[in-house]
Parts: sequence; C-alpha cells; structure tokens
Amino acid sequence: MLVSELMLQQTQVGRVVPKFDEFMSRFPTIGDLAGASEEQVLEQWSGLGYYRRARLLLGLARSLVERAAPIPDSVEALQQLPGIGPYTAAAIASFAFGRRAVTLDGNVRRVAARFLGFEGDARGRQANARFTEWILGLMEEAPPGTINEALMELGATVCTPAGPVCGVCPFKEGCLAWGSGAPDRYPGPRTARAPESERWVAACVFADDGRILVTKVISGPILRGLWLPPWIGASGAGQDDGEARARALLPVMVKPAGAGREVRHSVTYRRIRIMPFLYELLDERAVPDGWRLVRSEDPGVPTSSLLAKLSEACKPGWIEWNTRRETLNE
DNA sequence: AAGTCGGGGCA
DNA sequence: TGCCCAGACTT
Repeated sequence: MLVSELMLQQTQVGRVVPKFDEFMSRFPTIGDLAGASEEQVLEQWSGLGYYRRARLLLGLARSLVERAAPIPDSVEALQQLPGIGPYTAAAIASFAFGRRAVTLDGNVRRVAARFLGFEGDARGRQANARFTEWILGLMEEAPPGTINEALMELGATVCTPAGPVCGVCPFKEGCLAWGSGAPDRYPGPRTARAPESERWVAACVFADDGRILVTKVISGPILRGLWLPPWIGASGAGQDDGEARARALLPVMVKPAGAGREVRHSVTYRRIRIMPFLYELLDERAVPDGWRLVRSEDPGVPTSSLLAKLSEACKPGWIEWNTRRETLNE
C-alpha cells in the first residue's frame, strides 16, 4: 500500500498498475527495498515521473528498517514519514488500519465541491475544513475506508472533471452543483503557472547495434539523476548552429548522421521542443566513464520516457522524411 | 500560499 | 492546446 499510494500521487491508476506490479516483484518486501541502491529504485521508477517520490520511498523504507519499526497506524505518525503527506497518511490509515481519516485528493475535492456547491479554492484551508466535515458525517454510515474509496471512485468514473454523468450519480439528490444545472462549473479553475516554451538540441549517438549513448543528468532543475542523451538549450539557434552545440556535448569522436524528427516533451510548466542530431559512434572503446551505451527499450539505468522518444525520433524512416522536407524547403 | 517536480490521456 | 490526475516538499 505504501508503494501504490506513493506511485498514485498525481498519477492516474492505469499508468501505475503495470509499474506497481514490476516494482513489487523486484522489491517484494520493505527489507528488499531498503537494501536497494537509489539507482536500482529509480530504474524501476523510470517513466513514472516525479522522481523525488522514489527517493523519498527509499528513505522511508530505510528509516523503518533501521529502527526496526512497523509501519505506523495513525495519521499523525504516518505523516512524519518522508513522502507521506495528508492524503497518503489518510489513505493508509483508513484503508489499512480502518482509522477515521479523510482522503482529500483531487477526485474527492471535486465531488465535495460540487455536492456542497463550494465556491472558492477547492485546495485551500476553508475547503479542507468544509469537505472534511461533510465526509466525516458520511463515515457515520459506513467504514472510513469504504467511504474514501467510494468518493474517489465516484470522482474518477461519474463525477468527472468534464462532462460528469449526473444521470447515474447516487448523490444527485442533494447535490448543489447538480441543482445549479451546471455541475462542471465546480470547482473553480485552478491557478496554474503559464506554460513556457523551450528549445533544446540533443546529441543522439548510436553504436552499430543500435544502442544509444547516455550520461547521468548532473545539474539543472529537472530529470536529475536520470540517464539520457546529452542536451542543451538552443533557443533561436539555426540548424547548423544547433548541430554544433549538440556535437560539443559529446566526449567521443563521432560521425554526423543528420537530424531526427523534433520531439516534444513537457515537464510541468515547461513545453520543450527538442531537435535530436544523430551521430555514429566510431570507436565503442572510447566511451569514457560516466557514459554508457544502452538499448532504449531496456536501458538498465534510471531514465525518463524522453529517452524512448528521442530514440524513436531518430529511426531511419524519420530521418529520410526530415531530409526530404528540408530539401523541399530549400 | 505559492512554486516546483513527469508524463500521458483527454476534450 | 489546456486541464487534470489516489500530492508532497520547499520557500
């Protein structure tokens, strides 16, 4: 439950399920997890995003094992653990231990905001107090875990963000949003940072057997600790300029082999467009420490979905297409 | 309270 | 393209 709830933070169930199964077979017990390296845990987490969660989960496992402590059964104690905030503490306390705790996640906030006709910030303090009060009342009628799960499921399947299916909703009577005739007007819009566009160039070096050259992301605000082809910002750079910038990232002699298809990758508010430049590796033995050749479909190192995107964008079909388009433009 | 972190699915 | 998702942590 610890693993699944950490994975489920801001991540939809359908994307968690396969990762969860793999993770649990790789680390069946909390002891296995505590004994693993950060690299090993991040490798299992690859593609899920919000990689801090993986590091926090590892720290959590280690601290429990070190103290020979059981997993706490109260909200307060759970929330002291790294990576466990108000939602996750309530989820584990109610699901695993039957405690009377309210899981205020995005789904439940939406359901509550609609039922109560709550105007204002559905993530603020007032909302917390009002929603919790209502849900604690519901828990007089059924076990806390049942109520929590029911509200989440209702939000995920019926009381959806857009186009809620009010016709089949068991809470329709008494729902102020339904009564208002415009249920999807609740909750009010969330404040979000405006998206910003970035352009990168990446250097994608391939060995004869199709393996791609990656290195660990050391600096920068995002994707730190993951293994990826080297990239650098190149806003405003032209094709030749971009290629020069990409090649300068490389630690080995290579043979330029054109450009791939542009890749789009989003990281929170950043909308990044990446031009991959292709290279052939001349001498595999020249790959220095800190760099590795990996198969993109089975890297064996911590990485992001960006690796597969870049690799895919460099496949021969795309290269030909890109070359043809450039020729036409000329 | 606001800013930050991945990534994909969906209208 | 904008919005959202079984949020937590830092400032």
